[in-house]
Amino acid sequence: MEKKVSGSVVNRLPRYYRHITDLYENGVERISSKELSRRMNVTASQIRQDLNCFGGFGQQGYGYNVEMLRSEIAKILGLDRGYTAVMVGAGHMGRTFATNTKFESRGFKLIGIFDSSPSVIGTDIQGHIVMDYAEIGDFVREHKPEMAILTVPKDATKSVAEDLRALGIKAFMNFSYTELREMEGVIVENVHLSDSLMRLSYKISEKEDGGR
Amino acid sequence: MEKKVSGSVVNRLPRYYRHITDLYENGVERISSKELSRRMNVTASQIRQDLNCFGGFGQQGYGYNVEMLRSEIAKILGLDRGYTAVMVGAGHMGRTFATNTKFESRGFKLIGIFDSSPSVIGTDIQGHIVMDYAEIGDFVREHKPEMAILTVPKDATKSVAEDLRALGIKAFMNFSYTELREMEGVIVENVHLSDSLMRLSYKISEKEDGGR
DNA sequence: AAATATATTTACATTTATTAACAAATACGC
DNA sequence: GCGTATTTGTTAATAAATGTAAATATATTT
Repeated sequence: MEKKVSGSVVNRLPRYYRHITDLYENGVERISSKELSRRMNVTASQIRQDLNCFGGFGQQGYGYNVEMLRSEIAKILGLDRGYTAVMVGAGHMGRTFATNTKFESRGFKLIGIFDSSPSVIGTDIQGHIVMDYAEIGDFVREHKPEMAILTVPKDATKSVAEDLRALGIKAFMNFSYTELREMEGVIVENVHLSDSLMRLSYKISEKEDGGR
Repeated sequence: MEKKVSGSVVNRLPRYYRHITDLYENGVERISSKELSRRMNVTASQIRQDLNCFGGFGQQGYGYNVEMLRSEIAKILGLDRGYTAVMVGAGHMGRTFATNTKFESRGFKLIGIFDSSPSVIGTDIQGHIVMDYAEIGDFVREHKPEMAILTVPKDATKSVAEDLRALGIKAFMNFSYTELREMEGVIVENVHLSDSLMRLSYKISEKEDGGR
């Protein structure tokens, strides 16, 4: 029977992937947990234990092979499965996300962008022609994307999510200020940029008070 | 002596603030930890314990007064201190963040946007005229913002951060794919949108395997 | 080829975080 | 106004994550 991996570990995986990818792109061949721990500012022990949840990728006396470790983490994250995504909302946020995120290199494919505003339908975003939201049903039924990225205004979020869920989409990434509630059998990742801003604010004020 | 509040609790604060604000804006006057726990999908016990790190804001037999609790959390987060921020990088990400984030209503003030590209200097973003990065020194010395939001390409991140640090800025929010390392006496919040995407991917593939 | 240094694994102890339980305090109906 | 139902703050119990140390396997050096 497989042991269930804890949420904390899963949350750290993308960070490992980023750092390992960075090493890989810089031509580093091998890395020890100790050296990686120094770079990532975590304990070596945690790195070893985290990675060991998924298998023994390292070799004693040698460390971890960067290329191999990178591809293993990619596999764990599901980046080798060719998942596809549609995006709904071609406003500022949608445009930015589509432009900044290197979908292909992360193992995802963005296959369609939709919006309901006539002024953006037909415009180009990174080579994608924005399609009419009215046509999303046919598109999803034909291409069966696994995930949807919601960059719509908050009032529209819930209804769009319900539409897409009815069409069979099982995973959502939500950027609107509203928190999209976990629906039955559906995976939701809410992204709140302002949360980071507030955490930063907390830390500043904590520091000010510390020197009081 | 004051007890140090754990990072887990601090990380949850913005979420409490969002939910309480939502209640407040919907005219709800009071809320019990039980009802809030139902809405937020956490245990009531955790809510009470988290809030109690900062003081007893509730009343037995009554619950929490929404307006009061909201203002208390705002205070804890430092949202009442009038912190100001400059943004460097007026590309897609900068534009989106400046447009989407309701700075004023969150208690922050964005006081200046900078870029070094002649094609964007002088353009308008939400009423802010983008200024030349070459002039940021004078601006920071004059206005003394507490934080900087970095929405520059990853190659520029480190050098911009060092410039601003030398000018006395103590807190950074970094949006570039590079992870900005914690510098001496400086607070850093890295935001990585692709991490969320990878977590989503992990959960999808985990689910697929579960049904295997 | 043996000895030594390196680095992962595994097991265990410690610390931290979460949930549960309960006594004290308040509100609200009758 | 009195008694009952709520609901918090707090303490105790449970669960989880982290760090430490010992054991094992691999590389490297002599």
